[in-house]
Amino acid sequence: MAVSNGTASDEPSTATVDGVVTAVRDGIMQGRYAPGQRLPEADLVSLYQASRGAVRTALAQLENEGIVLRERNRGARVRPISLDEAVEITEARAVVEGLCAAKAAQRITTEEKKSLRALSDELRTAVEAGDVMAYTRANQEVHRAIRDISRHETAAHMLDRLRTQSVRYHYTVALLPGRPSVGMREHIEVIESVCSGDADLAEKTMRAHLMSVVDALQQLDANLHQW
Amino acid sequence: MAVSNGTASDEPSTATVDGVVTAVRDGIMQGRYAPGQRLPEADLVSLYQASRGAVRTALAQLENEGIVLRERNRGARVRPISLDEAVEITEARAVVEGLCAAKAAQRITTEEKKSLRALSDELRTAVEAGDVMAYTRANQEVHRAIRDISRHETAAHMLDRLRTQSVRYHYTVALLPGRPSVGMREHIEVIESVCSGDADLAEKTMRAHLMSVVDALQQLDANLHQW
DNA sequence: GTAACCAAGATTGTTAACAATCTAGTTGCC
DNA sequence: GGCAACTAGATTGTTAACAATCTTGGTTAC
Repeated sequence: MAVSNGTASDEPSTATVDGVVTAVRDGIMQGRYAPGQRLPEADLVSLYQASRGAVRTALAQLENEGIVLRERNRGARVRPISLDEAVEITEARAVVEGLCAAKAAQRITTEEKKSLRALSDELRTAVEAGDVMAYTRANQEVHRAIRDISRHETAAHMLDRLRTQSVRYHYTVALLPGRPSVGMREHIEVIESVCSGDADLAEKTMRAHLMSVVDALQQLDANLHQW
Repeated sequence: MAVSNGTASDEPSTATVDGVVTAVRDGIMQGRYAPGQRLPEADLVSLYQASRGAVRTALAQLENEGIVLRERNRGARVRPISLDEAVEITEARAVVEGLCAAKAAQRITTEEKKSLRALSDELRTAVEAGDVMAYTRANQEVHRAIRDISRHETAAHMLDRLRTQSVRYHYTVALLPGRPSVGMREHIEVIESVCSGDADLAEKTMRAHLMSVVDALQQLDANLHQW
């Protein structure tokens, strides 16, 4: 059997199309399904108690999202993502999240400023405690919050799609020496620039932050080639 | 029957999943299927001689692309796009095509400069002849060429998706008084900035061009509300 | 005359069986 | 021993029938 339910955290009960999609997507994003791993229809059927038709359309949708690869008569497998591709995705995120930051700076309310600044404290606490897991989560919270504040649905959809493809590398980047403190500083700058209401500044700061992630990725690449 | 094959230009012969997808997508983009129009499965089956399963997965894919709307037990219809949404889409295009222009400026070869500049002449000819159709086509050619030159696959995929959603408005914008000559000037500026090799300049010029399209859309909106 | 109700037709959702294709292991030949 | 052809099993693709749901038109009661 090529697929097994490693952690029993999620319910393997009867599922619909969307259920299978989210289950497999989460599995890939959490790293439970390895890149290149096969995803036979029969396994997913018995694992999630869904009909084969449901599994089939779910796989079609995941292929369309770009996280699953399908070959005719050869089935589906988890699409591997190269570091070059991760760089491209982060570059694309840089410009789209830059747009979000600009719009957010224009549209942010007083209450939203308050809850956004609360995330700064979360970041500090996580970095001081050396908690990489909490740091990564707070990071994602910052980006999600700014995306929501921007109220730009088109950009939000695009980022949803990009995120699912690249999340696998986030943990790796966070593990680079000195990365958490640098990232924290950048995130706080982003938060403050959005709260300032200056759209141009917010966009520039967000872009600079994500381009620094690109640099970190390429540094990662250099480290890998060294070994 | 809610669906009819108005023009007999495309082949209504036996089709696979991808065949149905491209046929319906083109139909929507060319305006043969009106916004809100119903797309009953049975009609598509007899029209494209495809199996119902194929039609079904095709509709699921089109829904995922955001150009078709489906409701449970109520079928599929062409998704209407509001002008607000068209503005959002164009804003998103502005930043992503800006990225492409920057990369294209860095990566363009001598031959590519030549073929890109040839498009400037096409634009001039079309505007001088007052041929809106040829003008629109040349416009799209410029954007596609820069996208290809950038060699940024992630951005290319995102633009593919955005394009299919917004094309319906392009003709309308082109019909605004004075628009073709303004658009021609902007496109030529974009072409020259990419050929100059200055990534920052190329990005700025491309963004300015698409933000001027946003202005034109909002002007269109004002005109509509006036009536 | 209006509104609630009901039934028939149309449309979509689901399931199961069958067909086509690929993979891996085995056998036979050189 | 190595390579090619073959066969059995596994896996995916396709089709058709059945079930569930919605829409529409007419009917009836008030």
